[in-house]
Amino acid sequence: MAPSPTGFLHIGGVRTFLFNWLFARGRGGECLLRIENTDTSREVAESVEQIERSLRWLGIDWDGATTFQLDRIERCQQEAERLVEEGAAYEDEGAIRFRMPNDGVTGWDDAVKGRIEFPSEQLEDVVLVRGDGRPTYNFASPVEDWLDGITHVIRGDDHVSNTPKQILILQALGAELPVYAHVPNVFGPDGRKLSKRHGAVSVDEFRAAGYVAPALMNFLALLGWAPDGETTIMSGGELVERFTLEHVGASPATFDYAKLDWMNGVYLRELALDEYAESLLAYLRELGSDWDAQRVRAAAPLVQEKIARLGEFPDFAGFLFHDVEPDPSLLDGTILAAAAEAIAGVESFTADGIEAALRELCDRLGLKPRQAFQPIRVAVTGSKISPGLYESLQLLGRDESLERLRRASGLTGASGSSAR
RNA sequence: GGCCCAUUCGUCUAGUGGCCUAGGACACCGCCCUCUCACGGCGGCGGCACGGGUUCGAAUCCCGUAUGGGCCUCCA
Repeated sequence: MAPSPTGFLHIGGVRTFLFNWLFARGRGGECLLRIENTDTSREVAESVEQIERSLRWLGIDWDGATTFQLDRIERCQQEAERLVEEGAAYEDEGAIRFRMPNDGVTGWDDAVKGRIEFPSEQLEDVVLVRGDGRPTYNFASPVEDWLDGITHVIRGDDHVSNTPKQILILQALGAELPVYAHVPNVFGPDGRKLSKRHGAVSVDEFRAAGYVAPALMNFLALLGWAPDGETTIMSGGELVERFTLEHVGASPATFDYAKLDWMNGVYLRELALDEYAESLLAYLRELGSDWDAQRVRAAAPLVQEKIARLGEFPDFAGFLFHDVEPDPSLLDGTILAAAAEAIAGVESFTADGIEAALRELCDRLGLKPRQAFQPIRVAVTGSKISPGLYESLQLLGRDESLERLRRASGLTGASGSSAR
């Protein structure tokens, strides 16, 4: 991976690394994390930490310590000099260039795209080592592949045209060739490279929006790969077990945020209630929330089936933690006053008891539940959309519920009723 | 401009010459369930880019066209 100056780990790069990981883990191989750095600044060190943290959060690991391209600068220089001595490269204004063949073709059997060949005449004599002694990417990368004993290079297909150069360099070096698999990149809905303006693009952003790691991994794996066309929900273990390069598609995939939301909802609903509650709590804490833990846990069952992202919780259930400002035009003084009376008279203040009281209220007023409940819902939750009303009232408690009902009732004016 | 790659419902895909009057999922629409929303259930809409071949037979093979993408840096 290339370190990004902002420290953000782009989701497209994550997906490519995920394919490497799935492939390696599924065949008992090793998976290395190499940073293709061009400098050794502090920013690089920080962005590497960021990359590692994001990867670990997602559930992706790697073997051994993270390595850096620049660590092999001396070895690269030695190899370049050797190539000059052997006539495979030559000096050019302080730099060292590789001598490309004049005729024939250079090709390989790509594990994703099939046979690819480039006419050698298309290949420029690439710079191996710059005038200042630093190796270029196209030299350092194959040298590292060779030194690390890489058997499979799985990378974005923007590297396709670099591959013949690297193959030729590897051959000149006397190295064995790895298998190359070029996976198509991920696009945004407009067919352009996925970027900020399409929505979240970094792992941190998805995390902050309330997506859970297994869902994100599942979704990413299905972007350009499918085991059979039927199965969609798969755990990391199943992914590892079923992943094959043969089933990676050769054409680019579009990132579908709606499908990610659906999938995240599936994962969220599958969690056991206590797991869900703890995830929700941990998520809110990460956001800097100080909402009462016990109440968050108590609210968990009211929202688990209703929200697809943890990030929806504050808007959806925030009324349980702070006061609300209902829209007066959606209120009805008569109904609210009656509701307050009914609530006040409930013997056991439970969802069931509240339901019974409110249903009785509907009968008395000659209203259907959906008609009578809307003003109540708005008065108590501040919104027309909310968790179940009875459960919400119970959690809020009798006193607070009455307080909100009465205050909202006052908002409707002295005349009392003005339902629209 | 040159070279390389890609092209199945709006999206992710299954499909590797007959099982395809092209299957699944998301999205969308309708109905049911229902205190709102959501979940769930049922149903619907919707696709092999186009044109030539090859073959008894093509979404699947070949050629061309179109469209999209990538690379052409002493960037990675």
